Amino acid sequence: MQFKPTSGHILLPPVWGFGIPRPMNTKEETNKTITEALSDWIRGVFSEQFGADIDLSGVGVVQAANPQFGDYQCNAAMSLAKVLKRPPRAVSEQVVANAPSHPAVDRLEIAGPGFINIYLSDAWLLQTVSAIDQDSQLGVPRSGAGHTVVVDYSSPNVAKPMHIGHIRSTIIGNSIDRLHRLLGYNVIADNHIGDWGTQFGIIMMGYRHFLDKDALARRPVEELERVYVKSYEKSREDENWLTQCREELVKLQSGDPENTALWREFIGLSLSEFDRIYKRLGVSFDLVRGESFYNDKLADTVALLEEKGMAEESEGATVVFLEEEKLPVCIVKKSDGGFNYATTDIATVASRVEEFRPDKIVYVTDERQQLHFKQFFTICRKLGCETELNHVWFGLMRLPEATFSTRQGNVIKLEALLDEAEQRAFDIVSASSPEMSEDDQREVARAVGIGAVKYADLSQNPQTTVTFTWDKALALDGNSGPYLQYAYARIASVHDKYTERFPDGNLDAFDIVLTEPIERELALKLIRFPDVVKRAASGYKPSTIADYLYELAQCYSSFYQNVPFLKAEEGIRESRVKLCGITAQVLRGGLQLLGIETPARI
RNA sequence: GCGCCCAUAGUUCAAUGGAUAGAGCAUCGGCCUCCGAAGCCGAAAAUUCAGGUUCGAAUCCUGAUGGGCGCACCA
Repeated sequence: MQFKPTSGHILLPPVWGFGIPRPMNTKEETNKTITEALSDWIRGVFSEQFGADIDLSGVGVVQAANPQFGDYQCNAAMSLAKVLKRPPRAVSEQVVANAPSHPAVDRLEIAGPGFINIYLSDAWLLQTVSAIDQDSQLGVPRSGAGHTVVVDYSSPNVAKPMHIGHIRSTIIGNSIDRLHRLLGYNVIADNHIGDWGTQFGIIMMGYRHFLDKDALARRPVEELERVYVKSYEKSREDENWLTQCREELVKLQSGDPENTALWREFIGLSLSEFDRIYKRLGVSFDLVRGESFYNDKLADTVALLEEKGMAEESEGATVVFLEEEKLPVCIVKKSDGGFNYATTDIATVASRVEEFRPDKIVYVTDERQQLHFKQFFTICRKLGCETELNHVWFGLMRLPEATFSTRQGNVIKLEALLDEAEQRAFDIVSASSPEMSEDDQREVARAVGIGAVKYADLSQNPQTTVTFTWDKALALDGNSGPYLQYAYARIASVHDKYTERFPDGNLDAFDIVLTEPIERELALKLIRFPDVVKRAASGYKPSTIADYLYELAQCYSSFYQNVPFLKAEEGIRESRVKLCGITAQVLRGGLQLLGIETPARI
């Protein structure tokens, strides 16, 4: 793990890192994506023709809506027509007539009201698509180099098993993490686990009175949850019990050795279970800092707020009013003297800013926390925090019947989901690949099952409510993870067959040529990958990657099914096999961004 | 009561303010003596309603309807 070295400022503001100026980014961007390069180019023409004093920031190119309109298109003439006081077609004509040549551009055409349709040069397309083969970045620029981003995701609670409600934060957060790493960001993935809070008094009482030691040995976290639920229920009807829970909590908070030891045990048991699941999901963190990590900073955080005149007493609690921002009041210290999550989150931001100097901090949680994040982001800004704070929220996971909840007991445990996924995949693999050894079948089924679960979640816009159904989460055909893995495995097979049948074949001796329309379409899709990655990262939407990969795989499948390659003549054959290889790389790289594995055989 | 989010084909989902709204599943019809049919090719099928902004709206604004979620001491 590398952290950006702290700057040599001696006169750092003393308190919590707030107010520290953001470090300058000294690295310049090295390369651009296709749309960035073409946009810069055509914006330059607009600027030269129509003067730099008008706002040209919106001038750019986009992928063409339809192949008949070229490969990329520029729609700027229409929107600028009014400002320029000229008909849009005249604007486009002037741009096209005066555009300097660009290596990527074969020709420009004007269509409709003033669209400029851009046709890419085949030579450039071939060169660009061939270059992907040698590039571990697959053409993706490291435009985030020199920037640090903290991604806060997953964040399960101690003493509660992970259920299907946790999968979204974990999977989406992990993909955002991977996207930023590919773009060159220094990413710090932090699992901010819920290891502190009022629930521990309840758990301790439950642990002391209801514990089944055998069950604890077998399924520790499940047992902890069971005693928690039982103790919680008792606390609601038994005033005396509730008081005892509070006393246990106070003892823990004041450092009582026995309760502290118990608390550490709960954390240890939970973390080992989380790790088991993270390992299955291929998720790893740079930091696992629970809320308790910030405990000793909470009092000072509230003191700072009071010092700045932002916090005041109200109804026995210490609160921050946010009326100017039209937000509800935010409690930073409870009337019983305890702190709550807003305080912890503020202290966490301060700590991260001080330690890592991030350019931004990204939180991945469900939609119910939107108000909380608005409140505490606002407070951080008022305290002088300049770091960009983003809340990436996603819709709740629901069951067809109702919202699932721990209390109603209608939860689906994450491990059960993963088990079921692997089993279903195994049934299919063992039926369709009986020649494979059972170990291999298991291994493939694992990758396919987990891939299906992940893809089902990542392939849709995060900001929608997901209704969980087994069939959807475990879909193995159509727009699914396994479809993409299948496409990949077929490609791997093509390459094997090629070396088998043409042992003397030399792929390097031949250049790629595009003879069929489907081949050009495939090449065009392949060179779009960098743009897609940038869009997915900036919008925090892994589904953008999933959409793209599905399109790519569909395009490839069509190519595969309709164009002969091993049976094609020499030259064409090698070209097509190479195109297959590049497609495989992009598929694999893209699936990696989603955390999905690509077995060579399925 | 106030606030946030959502509404697209039978159904589950796509669509950076741009040209003819795309897919999966389901339905119907083709394609395995041939490189892997978890596949390919084709058919039918949709922007909740009413206004507005714009050269151009599924997308932006206002309102209505229907749904989800949140709003003082849980996180």
